[in-house]
Amino acid sequence: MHKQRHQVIIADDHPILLKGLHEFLADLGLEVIGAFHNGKDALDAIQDSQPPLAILDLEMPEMTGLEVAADCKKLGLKTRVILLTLHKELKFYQQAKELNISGYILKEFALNDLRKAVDTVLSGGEFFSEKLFEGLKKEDCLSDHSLTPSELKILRLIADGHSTKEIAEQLFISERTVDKHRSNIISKLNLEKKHNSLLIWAQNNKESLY
Amino acid sequence: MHKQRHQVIIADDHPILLKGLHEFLADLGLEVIGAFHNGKDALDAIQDSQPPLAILDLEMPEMTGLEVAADCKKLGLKTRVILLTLHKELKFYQQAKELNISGYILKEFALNDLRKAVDTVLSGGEFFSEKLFEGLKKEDCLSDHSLTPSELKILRLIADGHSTKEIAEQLFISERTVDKHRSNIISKLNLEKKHNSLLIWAQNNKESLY
DNA sequence: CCAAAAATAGGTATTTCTACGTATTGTCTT
DNA sequence: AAGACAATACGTAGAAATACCTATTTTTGG
Repeated sequence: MHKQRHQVIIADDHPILLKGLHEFLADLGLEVIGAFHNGKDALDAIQDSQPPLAILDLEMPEMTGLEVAADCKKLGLKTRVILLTLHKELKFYQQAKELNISGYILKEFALNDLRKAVDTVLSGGEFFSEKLFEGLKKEDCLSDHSLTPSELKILRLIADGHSTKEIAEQLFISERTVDKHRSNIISKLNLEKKHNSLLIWAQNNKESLY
Repeated sequence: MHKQRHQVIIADDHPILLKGLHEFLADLGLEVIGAFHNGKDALDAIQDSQPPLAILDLEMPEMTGLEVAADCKKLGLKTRVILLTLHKELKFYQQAKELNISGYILKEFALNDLRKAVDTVLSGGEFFSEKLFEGLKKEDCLSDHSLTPSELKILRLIADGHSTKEIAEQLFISERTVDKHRSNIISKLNLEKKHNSLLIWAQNNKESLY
């Protein structure tokens, strides 16, 4: 499968996972030229060696995998990036598409899937977990309900724990306007006609708002 | 360090982590006689082989690591259990102490710490991460504020999105009583004197209520 | 057993959230 | 240019959450 020893740099702040990843890639015949437990060190190494592939954890101290990928793009490096993540979250996926992210896979994935991702990306392709999209469609109700920019802005402020009054002050609009937006949001999200249902929804769906 | 080849059974639903754990224990000179990706299979294997040690993920499909440990105790097995977890959460630690849990470590831990835990537990000792306790004191405000059972019950219902009226009906008490409890909870938790601050707190701290 | 703590209940007042109206202005698309 | 949609704003009203009181009964710990 891998006739030449492709070089790869990896990073994950969980040492056990990093070791597992290292061993697995070695088994695949790849040459792991660097294994780091934070994003910063990984970026430095990628700049130095410019390997064809880097596999990075999304959540890491110093720099996230996404930030490293962004910097790689800025620097014009040819290194392709596969992100590892625990959660199937939309917000990152959207950003990932805008960067030079070539793969995005869940850590729960079977090793076979990881192998497939590595092969695909090294051949110039992309690999995004299907499960990611499943999750998205279910979790992200926003695109379906097509909230307007203002509604979204207000929803985020509600999620941050701000009251109507505070939101009005912050956005330099009338409280009534905020009220109206709230009302519209509730309709669009099909929430119960119950007090604080919007607040509760916002608190529990913070992640999908960004 | 490990002159006899101690046997161990491991389980984690993240394949990469499972592989890393497997390799690491092999490096330590342990004999991994079973590696599973769910709690049920691990329990079966533990029953069959009764190894001196099992290292289990806390969060797994079918059965959690804690449930497996509980069953081991019920069955009177001599197998000692080390739990692996991503989060430093008190709720599990408290339960863990009541079972035959011999170790409890965070996945972020350095491999050296894991080695130490394995050595300690195989020698008959216990190993609980210090960072666990740090986290507890900060995250778990409940024990500090010493909420009464009723207050806790009401707090849970608030976290479930119930209104004062609903809580009163559900508990067969007056709305005023619920009001009073809410008021006391707010005082004990030192929340802002702001509308819905209790609701927002409850929504964001659901996990620490159980 | 006695004292402290907790659970129960009520009164009054304020603030906030929400529903359901209407109406004006601007922008974007066809 | 016309029509649709979005953002803005206002009014009225009711439900809910919270604050700040008091007071009685139960439970529990020393």
